[in-house]
Amino acid sequence: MSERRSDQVGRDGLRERHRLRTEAALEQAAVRLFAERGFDVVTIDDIAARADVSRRTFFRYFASKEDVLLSDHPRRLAHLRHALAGRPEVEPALTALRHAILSMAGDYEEERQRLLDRARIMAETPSLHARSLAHQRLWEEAVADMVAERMGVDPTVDLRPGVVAASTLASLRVAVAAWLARDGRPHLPTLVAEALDLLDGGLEQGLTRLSALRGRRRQSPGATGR
Amino acid sequence: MSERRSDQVGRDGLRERHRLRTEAALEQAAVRLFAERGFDVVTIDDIAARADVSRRTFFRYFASKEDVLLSDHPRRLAHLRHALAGRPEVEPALTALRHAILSMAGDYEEERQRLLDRARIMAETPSLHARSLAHQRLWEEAVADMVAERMGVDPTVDLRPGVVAASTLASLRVAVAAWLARDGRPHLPTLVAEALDLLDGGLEQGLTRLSALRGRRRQSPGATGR
DNA sequence: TGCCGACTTGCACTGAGTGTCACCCCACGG
DNA sequence: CCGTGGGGTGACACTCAGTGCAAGTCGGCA
Repeated sequence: MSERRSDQVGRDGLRERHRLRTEAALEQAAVRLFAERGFDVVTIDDIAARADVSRRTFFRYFASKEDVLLSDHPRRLAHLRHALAGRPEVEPALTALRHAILSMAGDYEEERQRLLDRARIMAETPSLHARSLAHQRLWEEAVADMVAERMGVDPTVDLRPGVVAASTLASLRVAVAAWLARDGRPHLPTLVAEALDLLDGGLEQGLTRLSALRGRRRQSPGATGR
Repeated sequence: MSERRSDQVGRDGLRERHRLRTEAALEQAAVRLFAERGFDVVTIDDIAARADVSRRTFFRYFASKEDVLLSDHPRRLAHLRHALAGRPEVEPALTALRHAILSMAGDYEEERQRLLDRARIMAETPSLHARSLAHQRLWEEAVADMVAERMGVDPTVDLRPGVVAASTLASLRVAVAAWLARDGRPHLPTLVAEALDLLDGGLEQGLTRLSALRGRRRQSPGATGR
């Protein structure tokens, strides 16, 4: 709902600016309170009060307490779709997907601090993790469909698009988790590329040749470091 | 909580039998009501009433409304751990994992109807899906740790155990979803084996040689190894 | 039989999430 | 410049998930 506002009629009137300001205020209030006191101790009344709106208004902006922290998911999915659709048609599905994923990983780097804050909150809030995973499953469906189209197969019959989408996004998730666990210090696209190399080349290969990963990593500069 | 009861002291007294009967009654009542009316329309009062216990008692058996339908997750994880631990030490991590996963897939076949019912409910209940995914993330951690141990590496440093666990379980999930979407008609272990073949051999290979999957499947017949 | 402890239950309470209605005020047309 | 329609807001009431507590019930065991 909130991200659809941008392409509406009176898109720069006082009303719209006020909307955006309120949304940002709620989000900021929520993040700060969660970080200070913990997700489940903070009530929606607290958040609303801090943002100077009513409790009822909070729910006009966010569907749930969890969604305040996950409001970026639709945006990221849109980016992923766009990036994937933007790849040349002749490009093999896997290559296109890799480029799209790496492009998205670039976004993460730019929001490092915000993501670190959120990760800290999420680490001790199972319900938040659950919702986040549910969002990511939507990505899977979208990616599976797009991969299937590129391959020219029916995703409800052929297992491969689904496996490609699920395992690729799962690897992205692992890479991001590792990145966050190390305070966002390694170069994320490098980590992601490592994970994708492992997948694309075959887990079998990756595990058998123990030096495969590191050998490949050296070719892409500024690796994990530390 | 509920699955720990089984290895307690008075394990076959009247009390314990009554416990199991109540748990089963609650689960059955819940599933039927959910199927009849829909997950979010059914209240816990409804379930408790149908099982002839108080609302308060419901929460002593299940932590949440969602958990009634997901009570098998801990059991499955235990099976997976056990199956994986039971593989010979010298076996490569990936082979051991494959056998463990296929062994678990055998369980699914035996509970076909129950899983189909649940899938139907889950399809229209996002919160349920979310919780289920959260459970599966716990599997990931467990599998990643065990794979890391077999590989003799530190899972917090080396990306590979995490990627192997996440992508393998994601593929399992895709295979199960496809199985359920087709009314549990295909042989599940076969579907799962296909998905794992695709992963292990490399997504690149799998997508390039279009016939690779089917060809390879024929070579590993009863790979289920139960 | 009588005690101990596990299990159950009713009750009260917090907090998430939703529907409704009156009110306010920006946007827009006259 | 003014009236008005409609989007945004707030107050209120309500349902329901989930939890703490204290009293009651009943099986296991001596």
